[in-house]
Amino acid sequence: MSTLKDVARLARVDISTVSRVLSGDPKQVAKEETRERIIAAAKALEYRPNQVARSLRSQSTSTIGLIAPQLSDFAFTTMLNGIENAALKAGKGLLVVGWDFRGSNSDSKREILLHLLNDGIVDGVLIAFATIGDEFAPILLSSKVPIVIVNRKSKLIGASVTVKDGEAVKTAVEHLTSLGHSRIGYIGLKAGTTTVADRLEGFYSGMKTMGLEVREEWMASGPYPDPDSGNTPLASIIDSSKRIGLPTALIVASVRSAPQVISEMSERGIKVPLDMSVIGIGDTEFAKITSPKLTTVWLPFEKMGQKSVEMLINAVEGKELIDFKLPDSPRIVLRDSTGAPRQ
Amino acid sequence: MSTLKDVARLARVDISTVSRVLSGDPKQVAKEETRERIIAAAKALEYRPNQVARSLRSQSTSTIGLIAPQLSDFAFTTMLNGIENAALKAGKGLLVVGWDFRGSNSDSKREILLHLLNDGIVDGVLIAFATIGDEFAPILLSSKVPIVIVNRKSKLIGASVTVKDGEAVKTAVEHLTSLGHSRIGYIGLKAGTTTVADRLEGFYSGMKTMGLEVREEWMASGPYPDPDSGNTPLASIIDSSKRIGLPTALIVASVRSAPQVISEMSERGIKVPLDMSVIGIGDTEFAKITSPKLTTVWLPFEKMGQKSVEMLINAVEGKELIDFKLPDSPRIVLRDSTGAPRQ
DNA sequence: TTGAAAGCGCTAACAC
DNA sequence: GTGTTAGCGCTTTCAA
Repeated sequence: MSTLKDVARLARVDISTVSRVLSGDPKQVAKEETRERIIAAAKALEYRPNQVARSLRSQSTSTIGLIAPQLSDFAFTTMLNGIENAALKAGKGLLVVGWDFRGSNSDSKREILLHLLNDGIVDGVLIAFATIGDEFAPILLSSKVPIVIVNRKSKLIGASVTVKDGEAVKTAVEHLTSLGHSRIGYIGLKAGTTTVADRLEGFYSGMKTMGLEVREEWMASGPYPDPDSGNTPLASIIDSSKRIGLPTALIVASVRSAPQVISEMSERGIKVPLDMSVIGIGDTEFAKITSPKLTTVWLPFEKMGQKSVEMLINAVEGKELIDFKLPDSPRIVLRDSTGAPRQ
Repeated sequence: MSTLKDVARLARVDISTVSRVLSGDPKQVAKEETRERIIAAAKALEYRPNQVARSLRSQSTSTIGLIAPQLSDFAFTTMLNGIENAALKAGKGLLVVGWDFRGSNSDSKREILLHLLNDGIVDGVLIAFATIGDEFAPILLSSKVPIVIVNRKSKLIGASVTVKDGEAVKTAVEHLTSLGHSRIGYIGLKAGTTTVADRLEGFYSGMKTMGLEVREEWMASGPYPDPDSGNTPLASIIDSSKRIGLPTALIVASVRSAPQVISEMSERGIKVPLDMSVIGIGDTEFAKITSPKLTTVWLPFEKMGQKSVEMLINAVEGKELIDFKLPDSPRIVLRDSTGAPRQ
C-alpha cells in the first residue's frame, strides 16, 4: 500500500500539502495546479489513508463499540437494524462485543470491558439489552469514552434511550379487555432493570384503569432458559391457579419468551387463542413465524437503536447526555394469537 | 489516561524498558527490582497500553472484520456463535459490517468494502453468508488483508469453509424415505452459490439412490421475500402439481424459509406432518419455536464459524489458505414436522 | 501557498 | 540490563 510519502514524492510536494489536499482543508488552500497533481498522483498510486495512523494522530477512531447479548440472540434484531443504519449513515464502524456468552466468566468480561472502554479502540460505547452486573460499575464509571445505555435507565450512566414500556403493557391490557377478557395473567422477567419494572408497573396500572383484579396466581417470571427444563413460568401459573382456574389471556412481557410460551401451550393442549390469548410486548420479525402468529405491541425499537447512536455521537463530540424516552406510542400489531375468550 | 512515558517517569526508567517489561519480553530481560518498580508504577497510574498506537507500530490490529447479511438476519445465528467464540478465544475483536442492507447501494458497499479491506482497520476479513456480487470481484482480489469465505466456495478467493451440504440433503431424503415417503418435493434457493448447487445436487443424487423419481412439479425456489406477496415457492408447487397431486414431503433447503413454509401451510389448511412432512436443511434455534417444531438436518454451523476464524488467523500469520470442508456428518434432528405419509 | 518539524503512543534494533 | 534512537503514517502548528 502506498502512503502519503509516496504520493508526495510522485506529486513533487511535501506530505503535509498532500494531507491538506486529501483530507482536512475545507477551504481548499492549495493552488489548483498542485491540487490536480496531487489528486492525480493519489489516484495513480491508489492511495488510501491509513485509518490507524489517522486515529492515533487525531485521537479518534470513528468506530463505536456495541455491547450486546450474544450476537446470535435473535430477540433484539429490530433495534440492531436501527443501530447499524445509524452507524453506517454517520460513517462509523461498529465493533461488536457479545456479552452473555456461554463460557464467558466474570474475569474475561472485566478484561473485555476495560479494553473496550479505555484502550482507544472506539470513541464511545453502546450497551444494548445486555444486563451488566453491579460488579462492573466501577469500570463503567471510570470509562475513558462516553457510554449510552439502550433499553433501560441506569443511575450509573446518566445517558439512556428507552421506550414507553409501561404504556405498552397498558395498551395490551386494553386490547385484551376490548376482546372481552377480564382474567388476565402476566409473564415478566426477573432482571432488575427499569424496563422490567416499568412494564410490570404498566400492568398494574392498566388493570386498575380497566377495573380488573390482578391475581398473583396468574403471574410468573421468565426467562425461559430451557423450555424442556420443566419449571417454566407457564407451568408455575398453571400450578398455582388450580383453585381459581386459569386466566383467559396472558401478557408476555419479554418478546423472546412469547414464542416459547405459545409452543409450550400447544404441547399442553391449550389452544391459542381459543383457550388462552397471548400477546407479546415488543414486535419482532419472528412473531410472524410462530403458529398461531403472535399478536404484539409494537414499540419503536428501530428508532431506539438509531437514537442511541445519535446520542452517543453527540456525546463523543462533547455534548451533555441525558436520559431520553422516545415519544412514540405503542400500538397493537394484530395477528392470530389473541381473540375473544371462550364462553 | 496515562502513557508509557508517565510510567517511565514514575519508575525512573526509560520508556523502552517499561515497554519491554509490560509487553514483549518473553525472556524477562530485566532486573527483578526494576520489574517490580515498573509494575508498581503501572498499577499506580492504572496504565493501559493504547491499542491504536500499538497497531500502528506493529502493523496489526488484532481485530478481524466480519461481513454478514444484515446483522439482524436471524437465520445464521449458530455460526455466529462459533465466530464470536473463536474470536474471543484468540483475543481478536470483531468489526461487524452488515451487508444486505435496506437502503444500501452499490456505491456505498464499494466504499465500505474498500475501507475494510485496505485501510488497516482489520487484519483479515470473514465473508459469511452474504452474497457479494461479481462487480466487487476486483476489490476482493486486490485486498490488502486475507479473506476467508464462509459457507460457500469461490473461485476468486481460494479460502473457504463449507459443510457437507449435499450429504445433508441426501440424509433428509433417506429420513423421509424411511418414514415411507416416495413423493418428495424440494424448495431451494435462487442464489448462484456453490452451497445452493451442492444441496440441489444432493437432492438428485439422494433421490436416485433411493430409486425415487424427481418431479419438476414438486420443485421450486425461494427465498421468501414476503410470505404475503402471493407467489411463494409453496404456491408455485401447489399450482404446478394440479395434475399429478401434491408431494407428501418437502425438503426446504434454506432453513430461513422453513418456518415460513410451515406457517403458509397452516394458513392453507395443510396439516404438518399429517398432510405433508417438512424438513429443513441446517439446524437453528428457531426450529424450536415453530409449530409443529421443525425437524431439521443438523450441520456443523458452529464449527464452521470457529474454523473460519482459525483459518483467517492462520492466513494473517502467513499460512497458505485452502478450501476446507468440515468432515462432520449431517444428522437428523427429529422434531414434529415429519412423520409417515397419510395412507 | 507550501514546506519543515513536531509528535500521537508504542516497539524494536542497536548501542552501551 | 537498560537507554538511545528511529519510525509506524498521519495531522497540524509554525515559518518561510
